[in-house]
Amino acid sequence: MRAPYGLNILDNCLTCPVRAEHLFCNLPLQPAQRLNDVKSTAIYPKGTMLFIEGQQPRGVFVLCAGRVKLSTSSRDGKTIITKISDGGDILGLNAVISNRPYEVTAEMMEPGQANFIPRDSFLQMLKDFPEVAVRVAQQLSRNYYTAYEEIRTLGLAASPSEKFAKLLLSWSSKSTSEDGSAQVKLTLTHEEVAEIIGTTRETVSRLFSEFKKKQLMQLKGATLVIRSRMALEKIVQS
Amino acid sequence: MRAPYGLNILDNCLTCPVRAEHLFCNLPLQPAQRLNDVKSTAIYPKGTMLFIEGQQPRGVFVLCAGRVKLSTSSRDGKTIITKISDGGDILGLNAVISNRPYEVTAEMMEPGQANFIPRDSFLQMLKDFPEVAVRVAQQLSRNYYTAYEEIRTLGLAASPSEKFAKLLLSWSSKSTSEDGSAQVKLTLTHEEVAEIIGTTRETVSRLFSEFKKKQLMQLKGATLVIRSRMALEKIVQS
DNA sequence: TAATCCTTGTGATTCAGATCACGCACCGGT
DNA sequence: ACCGGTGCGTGATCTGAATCACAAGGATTA
Repeated sequence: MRAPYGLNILDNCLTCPVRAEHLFCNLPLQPAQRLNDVKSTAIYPKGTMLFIEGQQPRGVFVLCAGRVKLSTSSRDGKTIITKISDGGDILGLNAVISNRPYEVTAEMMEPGQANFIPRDSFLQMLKDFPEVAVRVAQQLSRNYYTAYEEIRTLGLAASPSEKFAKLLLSWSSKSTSEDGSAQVKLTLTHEEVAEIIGTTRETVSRLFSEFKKKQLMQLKGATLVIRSRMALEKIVQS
Repeated sequence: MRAPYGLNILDNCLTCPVRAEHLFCNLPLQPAQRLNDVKSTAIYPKGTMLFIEGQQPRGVFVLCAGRVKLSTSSRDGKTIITKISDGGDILGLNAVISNRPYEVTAEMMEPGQANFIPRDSFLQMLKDFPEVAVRVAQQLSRNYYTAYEEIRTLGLAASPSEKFAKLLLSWSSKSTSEDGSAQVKLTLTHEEVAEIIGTTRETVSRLFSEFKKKQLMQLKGATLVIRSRMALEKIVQS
């Protein structure tokens, strides 16, 4: 099956190839069947806002493909990016569970696919399948840990350098080879990096120069080469 | 029943006078009975560490009386206080659910009582009583929101003044009269306030002076009088 | 009552990072 | 080829809060 943007539509959760890797996709047969019944799949172009901070929760999105930027802004325009989500993540969960407005804005960073599950159907699922409720609790707990890490970074990390080093480490942790070096495709603008670590675009630009000069990293086109995690970890003091 | 520190021991969750107000205390009969069976009650003196950041999760604590300081520290000694918990709060929940180390240190700020529920018994309860699992999910979701607010404060609030104003507002929100003024008993040192809003003791001291001079607040002994929430809200720009 | 600790107020100094202000490279469209 | 938009690099300047330093109040204990 072919869709716009060169994506393959994943029509059935039960046959999804990445099922096993993801908490919410890898359900027992019965609830998975139900999930498949109540979901509605859609393809979204880049820039789509799945939901916006402050909106009443309509339901959750299970992301199948594409990356999503989660962010929150202050009245005076300052924005922080709290997370970059990718395949398998479930978005809008907290808002739906607690029936409070979405606490973030979710924007597609590239074309992608997501399954939408309306609030009511989702809550009904929780009641009908205890094992799903436990999964959800675990996912919420993970979200909490992520948020907590963010608090530690924002609250404890002294300098932008430290936060930047932390960010690089978190990137490289997904793909590190034996000798401590790692290659990551850099897909964010300096502006976005600044919004993640809570500083300005200019400072990020200077951080890149500084870290390159100190041999902590290297930039080959869009590929970020991290020399040694060790050196970075030295910079991080929290 | 009398206990040290002038506390009344609450021996039975089913007859606890504050039951109804709290998510986890106000359970249906069956699970409440179970809770009562597996819990062990204890009285803790001021300064007790219920658990420490980094420890493997032994179980959860349901706080009956007394206030608890939740904090996290960096290697170089900087500390941030993430929350002041009081009666009815459930502590250590995230760690137990996700089976990761406690992410904070929980310290009694005054003598108090708490029920301890071992990890295994707690998880068994979740499996046996779906409604408890849903409650727990809701509680986790609340925790997440609190954490999220913290992120917004730390990440978006520009100045210490803004964070301080936000803190005062959060205090007064629990007890505001019709005309917008509020009285709060101030139980924290400047140092602790500094650890909450992520600044230094000296800055907090100056903030108190500044806010008093600007007629935003007043200090009568240990009682903090907040003149008008409106004025404070003007300062907060996030 | 004295001794000691903990908490607070407030000056003086310093400095990292925000802000401002450019110029330049790159890319997609008409 | 032209042009507008977007992202990037880097100087110069400014500033708000951290840091340092010290004194003085308040509480606690000997």
